[in-house]
Amino acid sequence: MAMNPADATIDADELLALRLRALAHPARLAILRALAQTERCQCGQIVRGLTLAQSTVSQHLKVLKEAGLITGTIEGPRSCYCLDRETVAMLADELLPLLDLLAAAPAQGSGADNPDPRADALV
Amino acid sequence: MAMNPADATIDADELLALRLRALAHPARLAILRALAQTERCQCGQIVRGLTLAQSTVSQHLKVLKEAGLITGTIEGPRSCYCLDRETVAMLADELLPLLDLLAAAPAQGSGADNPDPRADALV
DNA sequence: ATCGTTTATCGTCGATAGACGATGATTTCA
DNA sequence: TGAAATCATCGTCTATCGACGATAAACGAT
Repeated sequence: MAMNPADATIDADELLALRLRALAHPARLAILRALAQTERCQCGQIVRGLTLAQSTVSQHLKVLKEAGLITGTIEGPRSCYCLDRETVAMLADELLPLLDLLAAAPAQGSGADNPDPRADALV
Repeated sequence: MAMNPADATIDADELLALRLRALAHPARLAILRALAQTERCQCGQIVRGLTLAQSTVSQHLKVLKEAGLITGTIEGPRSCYCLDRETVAMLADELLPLLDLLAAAPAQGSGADNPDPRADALV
């Protein structure tokens, strides 16, 4: 999955950001939810379900596909899109620990009163 | 949290997309991780930890603040930023069911061979 | 009162996102 | 073979992002 050359020099955070960015649009959220229900979905069905032009929907599908969240196969004159549930699960596995880390109390020793917390841990 | 007037006409997906978009940048991920460690962090520490101009970091902080993910308070000549762990937790609570839904097998009855799946469930 | 420090904001620039219509490619059906 | 349907891609337009330097604002220290 995701073997196009542009990914060669992508670090983990860039890939995560790419996928989050793919999620970060109401139309794409709607598309993903629709795919979650029907498993296989033709482009036209998605277009009819949204109030967007066909070309716009096609571009959203392309973004989702480039992020690896969906797969698209051509079937005759139409295209069949499917969720890539494996990639979604991988994203979840990456995202949940991160959100846990962010929501949890900070590690001991770097309390609020520390006048000199190391900021070098950033990069 | 997030009471600025622009939010008045925002639906749930737009708010979710706004927050995902705030997450979807490597620099902002790094900032959030740093804040997770130290709880209270001055802007200057974050700037020194990244290889970005101070003004750029300030803009990233603004994006995170507008998404409600962090809070910023002025303390004398400097600013103290904190994670809004409550909002992060709320985001996680919204995101996890969504990712579960996307990663899980589709609901029965809308199988692959159904020639006429309803697509109206989209909007 | 002035200077230095720290941070936010402004203005600018190039790049990208998001929308659309038009066009093209491909396949099915008559 | 020709016509219709379906979808991807192209070109265009506007708006926003992401980066920077320069500047302004706020405060502490001298």
